[in-house]
Amino acid sequence: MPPSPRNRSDPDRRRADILEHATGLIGERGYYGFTVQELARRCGLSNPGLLYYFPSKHDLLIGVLDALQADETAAMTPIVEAALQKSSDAAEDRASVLNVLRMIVARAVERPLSGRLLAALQTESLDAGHPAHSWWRARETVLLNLFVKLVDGHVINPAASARQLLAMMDGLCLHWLRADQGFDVVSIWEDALIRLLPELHKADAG
Amino acid sequence: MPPSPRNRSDPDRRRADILEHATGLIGERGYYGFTVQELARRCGLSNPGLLYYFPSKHDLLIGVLDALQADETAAMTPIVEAALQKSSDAAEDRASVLNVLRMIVARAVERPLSGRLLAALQTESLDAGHPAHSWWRARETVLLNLFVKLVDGHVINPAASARQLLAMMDGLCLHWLRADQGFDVVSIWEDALIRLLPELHKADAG
Amino acid sequence: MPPSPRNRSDPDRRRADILEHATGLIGERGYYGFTVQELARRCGLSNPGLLYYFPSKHDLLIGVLDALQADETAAMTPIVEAALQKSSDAAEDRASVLNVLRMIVARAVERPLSGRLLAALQTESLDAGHPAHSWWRARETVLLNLFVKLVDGHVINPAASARQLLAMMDGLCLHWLRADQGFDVVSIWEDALIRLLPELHKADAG
Amino acid sequence: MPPSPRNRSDPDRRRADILEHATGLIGERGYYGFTVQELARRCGLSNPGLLYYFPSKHDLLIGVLDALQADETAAMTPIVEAALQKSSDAAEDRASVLNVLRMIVARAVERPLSGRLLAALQTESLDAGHPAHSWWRARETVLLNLFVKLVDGHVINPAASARQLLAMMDGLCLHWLRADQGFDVVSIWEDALIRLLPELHKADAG
DNA sequence: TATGAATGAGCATTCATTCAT
DNA sequence: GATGAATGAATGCTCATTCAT
Repeated sequence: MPPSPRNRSDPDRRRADILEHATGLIGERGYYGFTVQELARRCGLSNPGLLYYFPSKHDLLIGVLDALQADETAAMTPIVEAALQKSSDAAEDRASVLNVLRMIVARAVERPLSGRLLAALQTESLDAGHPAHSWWRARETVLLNLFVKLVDGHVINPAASARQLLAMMDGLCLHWLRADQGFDVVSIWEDALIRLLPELHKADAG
Repeated sequence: MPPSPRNRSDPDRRRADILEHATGLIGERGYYGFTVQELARRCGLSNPGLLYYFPSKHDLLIGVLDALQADETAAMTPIVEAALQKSSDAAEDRASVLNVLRMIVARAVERPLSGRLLAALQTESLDAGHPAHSWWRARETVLLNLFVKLVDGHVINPAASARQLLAMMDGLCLHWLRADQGFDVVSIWEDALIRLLPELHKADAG
Repeated sequence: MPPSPRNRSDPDRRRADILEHATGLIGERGYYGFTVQELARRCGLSNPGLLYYFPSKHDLLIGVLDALQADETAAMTPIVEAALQKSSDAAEDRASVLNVLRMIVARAVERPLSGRLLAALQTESLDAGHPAHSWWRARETVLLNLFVKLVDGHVINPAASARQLLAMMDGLCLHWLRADQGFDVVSIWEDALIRLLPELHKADAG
Repeated sequence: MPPSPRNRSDPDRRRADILEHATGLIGERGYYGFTVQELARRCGLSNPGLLYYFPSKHDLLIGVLDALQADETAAMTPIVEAALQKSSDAAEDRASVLNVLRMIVARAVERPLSGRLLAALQTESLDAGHPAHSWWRARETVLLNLFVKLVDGHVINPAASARQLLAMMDGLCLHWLRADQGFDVVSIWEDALIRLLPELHKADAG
């Protein structure tokens, strides 16, 4: 039999390709449920060909999480900083806070693969022995603190509101994925924002 | 030599014991992540001793889900039926609806094992190939329909409110689990209910 | 295809059988060079069927070494103790010492499998990272001390004589194995004993 | 981006460097236990960079053995020939024979790397399937014949004496390596020579 | 000369399951 | 009811080697 043709490709492209497929596959099956072999197959690579880029299953997970985080940071940092900087215009402040909250969900909708990955790991990593456990705890702390800061000064109980926002956001994304993206998350989220943060909306008159 | 002490015990008790441990273990690791062997160990049974009761890993999952559903149905049916039967007293109607919503979360808090299991499978079963996939879709449909019926007549957009309630509920339970049960879900949920369903609360005066 | 017939056999027999084949195979290829699969094949077992008895390759090695040591201890202890107990008859003392030295080689000749295993591990385990490294150091210390005690009182420099005896013994066994057992080790060893320990031989007149 | 610093160096130097590291590594782990990758790492070369010089693992072994033999031949030939040429002076003859025997061990002590390699392969290559098997048989024949010729005319049973010398030599070197070079092999060997070849020593007076 | 990228074969080990008792 | 013994299939990973540059 002829040795399978060597799929040489640009290393950067290959790495990115692997990360994308890994995101999809881990999103589908979770970390425990996916196999390196299946990922290699999807990437059109042999098993060791894949492990050349990420030496172990664990490293693959870390690679995916790092890429996701880098991406998120790059996209969100500017608008988050804008929202945290109190201006002299109260209405503008409120708008920029809502902007961040809307953007997070909008991004999740535009990137269903990442959303799916986050959903999958969110529960799988509840267990202390899971390789993404600490990554998730850190992420949650950061997000919760961010939400607290965002709504602080606008609502009576920032901690409670932050939790509710985070819970609603995660829950909606989850249902949206399970419903095969069969409803309009964005508008339901907008509506939820009005109900959960009325103080930030009646503002137009302020 | 004494033949290893065969742990003979009442079959029904054994079955219940297995289901309980299975609930815990699948909750910790998910369906893909747990092993029959580990479950057998926790039950103090040999590997085939366990499979005598549930002939396969898949059957174990079904057994757990069926038990959970039976339990849930038994507990919720009466108060759900009470809430769905419109009485002549509007305030009472509203109270009974809120009662159902509060009870669902209260039950989850009292049964962290089941809550954990539901959380774990909720995302793992997003994939169409997962053995609990259709079970979850069915469950979601039922719950969503129930919520719609519950709030119908009280709010402007029952479908949207139902989704928000479901999302908030699932999201809060999830965060509560990840936070090692480190905040008061019940009160946050109560507070969320006030915000998401103001129509059902201002009612006392109505 | 029909599932291969299950080779059920008496567990004790099986264990002994595995140990014997393992001794042979590790003797042939060394610890690094042998594979669990090949051993399973030789035992007429599937791969996991073998690992049922010894859960890992490392455990196999330990099992083999323990068995070998137990066997050796059982066989040598009586004559060693006899040799170490000084009697009133000097000639008898000398004879019992020589008896031990002859017996060790005689046993190696009768058990070429064990001899081969010892030879293989002797050098392979020189490396500090080898799983039998410490086992061998312990063995060497014990043997050297034994030899020192055996010849003490009979020769001028017991430490040097002990080393020479040990070296000659190991070297002869090694060459005998490499020569496909093509010369008479026993008689060469007897002859070497006369040269290395003349004090113990001229004794007849003593 | 700068193309990774290609470690270009003088090919002969490189070859020698590889052989030295290979000697060390094979000595540590044996042929089965060492990996081409680890050797490449120690040489500061990429995996294929190493295989450029020795196209396969097997070729590496052969290269090492050939180098070792060439070295040995170059060093020993003169004194061996001197020892084999019977002169008119018997005492001188005896001295030159002892000189060879002393020199062999002295060389091993000065070159612990080669000594270790020889020790490692000595037992590993007992197996007929080992790539150095026939090399070792040849070496043994040559050495044994040499020893026989050396002691012929001086001792009663040259074949037996030759075997004993060879065994003692190999055994002492082995123990010396295992004892972390913690005793004086040379003097123990000298002492052994006196015991094994008294005829060659009392000679001074002869 | 030397490398980065890739591969087929094989490794120890684990898994869900089955058989015989 | 429950077990010890055994299995086929798969898993993550490593190995020596090769290709293209």
